[in-house]
Amino acid sequence: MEIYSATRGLYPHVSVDCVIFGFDGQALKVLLMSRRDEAHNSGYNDYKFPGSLVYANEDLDTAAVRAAHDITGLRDLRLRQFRTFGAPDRASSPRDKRWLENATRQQVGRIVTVGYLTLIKMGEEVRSFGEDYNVAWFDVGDSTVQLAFDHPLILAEALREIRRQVASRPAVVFDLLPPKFTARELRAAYSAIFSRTYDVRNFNKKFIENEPLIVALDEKERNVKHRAARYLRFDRKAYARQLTIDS
Amino acid sequence: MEIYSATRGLYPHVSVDCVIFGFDGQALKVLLMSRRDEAHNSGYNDYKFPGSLVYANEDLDTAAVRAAHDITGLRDLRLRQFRTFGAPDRASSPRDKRWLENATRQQVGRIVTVGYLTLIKMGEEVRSFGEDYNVAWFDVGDSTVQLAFDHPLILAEALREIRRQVASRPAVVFDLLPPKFTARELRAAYSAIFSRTYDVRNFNKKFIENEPLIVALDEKERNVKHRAARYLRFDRKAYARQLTIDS
DNA sequence: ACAAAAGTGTTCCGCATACACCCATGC
DNA sequence: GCATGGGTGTATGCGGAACACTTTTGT
Repeated sequence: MEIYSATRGLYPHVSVDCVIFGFDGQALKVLLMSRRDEAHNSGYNDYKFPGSLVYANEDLDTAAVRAAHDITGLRDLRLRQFRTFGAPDRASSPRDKRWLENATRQQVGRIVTVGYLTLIKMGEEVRSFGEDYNVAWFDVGDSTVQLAFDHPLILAEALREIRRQVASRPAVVFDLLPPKFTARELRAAYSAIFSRTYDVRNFNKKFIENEPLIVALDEKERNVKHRAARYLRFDRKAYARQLTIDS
Repeated sequence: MEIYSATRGLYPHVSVDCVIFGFDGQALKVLLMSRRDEAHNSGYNDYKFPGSLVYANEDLDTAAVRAAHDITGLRDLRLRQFRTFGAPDRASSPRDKRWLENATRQQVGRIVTVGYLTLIKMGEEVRSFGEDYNVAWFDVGDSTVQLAFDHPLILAEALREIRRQVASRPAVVFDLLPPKFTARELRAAYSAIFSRTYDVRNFNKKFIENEPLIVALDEKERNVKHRAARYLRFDRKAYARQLTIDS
């Protein structure tokens, strides 16, 4: 008896979906994949998180990294599982079902999906994706974007989760920022994540002066129309060392 | 094409496992199910968390509550998902595979399991389970207990999770305690959960005096061989009201 | 009397918050 | 010079941590 279809090596019951957050200096962004298919002109005009069915002998974490790479070209993302979505009807609207069967080239029953998330730097090479990739950045909270399946729920849960993560381990915010950043950028990142403002003085004391792993560089901003801020750096090596000792 | 076996309505790819914590006044306990099967004298002598494959059209949360009820007799547990385990080989040792196929009466391939947890009161009716149920309480941290599958990992993650939960929402500890409890019992629960001791005075200030939802009763302990402590009560109704307002 | 835990007070320190002033840069 | 944000200082109050003494009850 065949337990699952070996077609294309897929395991057509469990999928992963990747919520990839970025920060452009202003707002928190998510990377979404368009469901529109130019070749088939399929009539879909909405978005979803990059994701994939899990292969038959593939670890979930591995599947998440693979799916993200296939769809966005981004390599070796450090995706972390945050929650699993398994409502029986979460992908069973006729519209979603048709899309799935078209995309996977096989019959698909119920799908349970494991949500993964990560925070990445929106460097130049990642600001915009070329013709090769069918993905683009959207403001978290942009209510004009239509999300497929139960992805609105997945987004909401992912946001809760990164707030939890940043609150308990502030070091994760630096994943959003370039190696050199200013105090203002760090503050803006916190503002975007927690949807609130911060008193500048208190923010600096709490998150910068008290944080021995943040080191001030000599270099300053240039061509800004106000007093130039000095750049800061987060000492990842010392941080990694700390983690190995603590545990 | 049949996507999944309809045999017994099972969906043989995703399961739920329930980590049910209790507290007997001393130590934190978990409820485990014996894999030994007297009828078949199967040679298994280890334990696992109560769990089940998810039915074809069943929600994950529902499956967890159902499985817990079927195996332990406990009704309407408020189980909360905490993490999903999907290593490809997590249930594929010959021993585990044989047990699964025996228990489910069908071929079973890879299984991804969603971990659920809850905290319950070990009242008289729950201290020991009769002949009808194949479960018993064990000390968390009792290293003599053999756990099947990847359940040692599941237990470790569940412990991390309840620590997180109790730290961020202290109200959940009261799920472990009877309606009337003493300061000592509350303190013992915290000690058991966090594996640490507390300064009595500071503990009381932080977790009792500062907590308006804990009300002191007139009633005191009796027949204790030291000064009798007054009983406390946690005002669940006021707490529920608060939650609905906050959100 | 003694053991065992209840019950209460005080001091010290770090952290969060609120608020104010001067500095550098481009327009 | 004015707008914009950088960079620093100070006072206040709350909550956590360390620590000591008196009270009640059963044996």
